[in-house]
Amino acid sequence: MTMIKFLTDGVLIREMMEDPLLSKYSVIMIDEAHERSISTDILLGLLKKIQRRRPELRLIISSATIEARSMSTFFSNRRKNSLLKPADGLPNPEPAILSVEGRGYTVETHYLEEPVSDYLQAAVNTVLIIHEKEPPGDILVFLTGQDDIDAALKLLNDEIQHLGKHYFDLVILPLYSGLPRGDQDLIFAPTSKGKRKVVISTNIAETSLTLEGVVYVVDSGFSKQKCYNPISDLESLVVAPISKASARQRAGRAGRVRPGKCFRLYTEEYYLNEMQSDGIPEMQRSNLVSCIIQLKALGIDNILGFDWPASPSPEAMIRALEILFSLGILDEDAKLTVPIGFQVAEMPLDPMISKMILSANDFGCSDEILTIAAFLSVQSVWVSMRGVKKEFDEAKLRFAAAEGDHVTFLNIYKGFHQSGKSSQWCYKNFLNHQALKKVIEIRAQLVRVMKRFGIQLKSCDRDMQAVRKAIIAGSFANSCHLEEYGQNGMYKTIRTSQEVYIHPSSVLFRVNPKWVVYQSLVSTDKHYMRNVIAIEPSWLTEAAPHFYQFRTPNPAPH
DNA sequence: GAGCACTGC
Repeated sequence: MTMIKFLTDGVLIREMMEDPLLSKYSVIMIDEAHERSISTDILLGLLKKIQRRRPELRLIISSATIEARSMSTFFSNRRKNSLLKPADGLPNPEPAILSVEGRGYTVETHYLEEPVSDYLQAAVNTVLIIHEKEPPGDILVFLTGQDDIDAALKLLNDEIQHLGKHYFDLVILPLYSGLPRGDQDLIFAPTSKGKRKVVISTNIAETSLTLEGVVYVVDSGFSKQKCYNPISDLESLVVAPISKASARQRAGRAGRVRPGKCFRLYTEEYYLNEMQSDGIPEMQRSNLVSCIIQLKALGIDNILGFDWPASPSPEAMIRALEILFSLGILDEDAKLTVPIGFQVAEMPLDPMISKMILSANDFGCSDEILTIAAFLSVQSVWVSMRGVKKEFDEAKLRFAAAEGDHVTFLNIYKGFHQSGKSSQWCYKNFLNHQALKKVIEIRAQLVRVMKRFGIQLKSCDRDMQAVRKAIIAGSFANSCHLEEYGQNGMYKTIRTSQEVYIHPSSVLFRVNPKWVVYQSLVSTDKHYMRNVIAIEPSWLTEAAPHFYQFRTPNPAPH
């Protein structure tokens, strides 16, 4: 009997840790390979390796037309390094390119005659023209982020007030992942007769969400993209031009129910001659810590020599190796350590968080740390409400701990349990019920992982110093010192003297303790530390003497 | 005074 299994590429990579040749599968199909996510790229590299040992394994790589040629090239040079010759009964090792017609309707593309400098205003104007000139059908507008979307919403509403009655038929809705669940659901609600829905969205509507009823797409030509600098080890989000592949994907969103139209807010000349055909693979825009640990767990020792579909820079690989070494996950020979390294590789979390969990028992607080790790794995437990800022801040203060965000999570968790996991209680406290239920779920899964490792759960009761020390065991590299004579709470990282600030969502925002450790950085207009705790500097040298003792101290401010 | 989008147990 043939079984068909549907899973994500990340899960398949995890299965390879048990069964490196994936011997129970005879055909593997990778969908959406053109999206070039990190796990897709790792998987492609691994499958190419497997094929050398298993020439009978059939691979089907499904990708947008634009990427098919490079995929084919990646898989066809495998014969150079292989002694295998095509044998009878085995598939031809040369990849074939098959073309499968999509189900979409045709989409007519329109370009601007002249480039514009203000794509927000251009988007708003385009929406109004579509509503005036085109037959019924919803409009989907692609912008870059929440700020853009809110600004466009306001512009559009102002224009409508001016233009009058005919334009009141427009139902304008924002869409981005940070939007509360209820507001997101509005997008899917059917519009009443005679109304036209206008959804102003981030990239979420490009691949993650599908909106039925869209006939017109307005494409700004931009999106926010992750970008990584291995020298400073900083990941940031920047507004950048999209690729042709992305532009085509966006246009395709107009042709799902009937022939549609796509209005690109750039010129045809720009599309043909200047736009990159593909985006930069995520692999080349990211911190590689998790990626490298997975390859190590699969027994791939020569990371620098691995045959990637798109090789990351040596600097990025070396940086990741350094971090893993400092955490005690890799040894001097860049092999996984026993047991920490192998255990961390098995945990589906950021290695710094995994390390924190595994160290927690030394401080007798694994119970608390598992809760914290679960909180760190969900987007945000707060319901953001821009309108009722004051009440929101007060709600937050009820849980805020002087130590910082991690300890605040423990307070929220306790309160949620005491309320009987009540959604009413969440509502009153501006907490996201869905997110908190997810926290409980993730925590239970982490408890099972710990059991498998034979690690007992221990609670430290009220000893928050123990909790903070366990956090440092994972995040010691993320330590920062407040610049005393600077203004507005500027910190500098100890490792690289980077200028950073506490994120306004942190309970330590404007509290500005002298020494802090952060969980992650988000870089937009500034580098913001998210999930921050206050520490004593001596705890750093205590936790990681190998990391701190030979480093030059932070230059004294003058 | 701020959050492109995903995934894993």
